[in-house]
Amino acid sequence: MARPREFDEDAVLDAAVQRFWSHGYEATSVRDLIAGTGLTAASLYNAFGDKRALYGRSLSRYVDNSIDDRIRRCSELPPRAGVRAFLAEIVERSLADPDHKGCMVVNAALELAPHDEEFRKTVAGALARIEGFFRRSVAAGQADGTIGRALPPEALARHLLGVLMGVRVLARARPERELLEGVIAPALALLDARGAGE
Amino acid sequence: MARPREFDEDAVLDAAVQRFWSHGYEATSVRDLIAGTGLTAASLYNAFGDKRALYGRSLSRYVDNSIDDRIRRCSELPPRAGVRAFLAEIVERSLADPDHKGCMVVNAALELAPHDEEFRKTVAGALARIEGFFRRSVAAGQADGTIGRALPPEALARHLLGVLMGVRVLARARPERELLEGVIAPALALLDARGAGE
DNA sequence: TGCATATTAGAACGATCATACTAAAACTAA
DNA sequence: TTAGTTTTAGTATGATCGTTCTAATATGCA
Repeated sequence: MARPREFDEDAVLDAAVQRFWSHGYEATSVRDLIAGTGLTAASLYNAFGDKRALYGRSLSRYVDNSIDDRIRRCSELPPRAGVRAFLAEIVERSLADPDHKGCMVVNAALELAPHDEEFRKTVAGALARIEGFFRRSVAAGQADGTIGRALPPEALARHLLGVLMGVRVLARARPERELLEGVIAPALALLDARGAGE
Repeated sequence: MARPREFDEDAVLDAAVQRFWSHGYEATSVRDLIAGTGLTAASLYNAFGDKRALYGRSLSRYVDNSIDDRIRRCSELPPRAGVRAFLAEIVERSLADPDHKGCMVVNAALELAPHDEEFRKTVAGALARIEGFFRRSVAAGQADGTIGRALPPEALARHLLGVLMGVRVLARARPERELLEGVIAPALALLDARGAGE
């Protein structure tokens, strides 16, 4: 029927993710995206619609590739080790990234979520998935005795989610190992806490 | 000598803060600022220089008016109550603000800090001042016995700073009281923790 | 081979961006 | 009162914004 695409849609999306992740939505121009993806304006608009739609696709791809993948990997570990590995991986990646991109979802939470209901839902959904991972891990850890019962899984999960968000913010402005690990350490220690009378 | 200004520089800065705080740097146009401040482009450029300089002045004013003022007020309370009041105030204001503006320093940390060394320093400085407040409060509380000694002041201060950043992020994407208070609660409970053997 | 369709490259669109200019008005110090 | 200065209002500037259009090209199926 028709001429096939010359580009790999996923590869183009990955390039778009890099730009949006590093510079955000407003500060990334369509010309940046054209330069970064290597295709032309017409191809880009034909394949993805407008800039906002491309951002939406990029954000979803980031959630799939970075967040869901991390959740999947850490869910295969024993529950307590999984939580620890999840947080440790964030710290290591934050410190290793010379661009200090942080987390694209967190960046979107601040730049777009308050003014764009659709993206707010995407962000809230991704955060809920992380929270769910923490909740399941804590519940499993409390069941097998590796995590203390001082707080219910829901409460610990909320706290861990908040701590994670904090690390992501600090990683962009003060990427210092001592600081990032210091933020996390008490939260991890909290996993040890036994309930009253235990 | 010369004709005096017709506008109040501080009032203009406050109006600029509102725009930058709510929409960030890139998404706020000079025309927005002109409409918001009520003065003309020529007056604005004459008084403040360019957009970036006006943002810098606005950010500094925000730090003075919002952050330093809060630190000052909370520093007058007993140390433990001061820490609690600081965090509680953030939660209340986050939930009460229909625009979900969050904290302008946190917004700047994500949007500008990674690519602008000058603003990164401003942000890092403001964060360090908050961290310092927590550290001093914890040290004083440990001295008068109202805060446990399980962790040194520096460690607790880092954790509290991270938790605070996390609340600010979540407030923009998921402004739910249960979530924000749930993030903070374990951190406040940590203030009770006694050191081993105490 | 040729029709239908999609892709490509690149110029061009109007709108808006941050910023600068022009000229009149307003004030102070002498 | 007047010279000197800085304000004001409004317009103009060139650049860049996101987006679309025009052709030419390439492909799959008849």
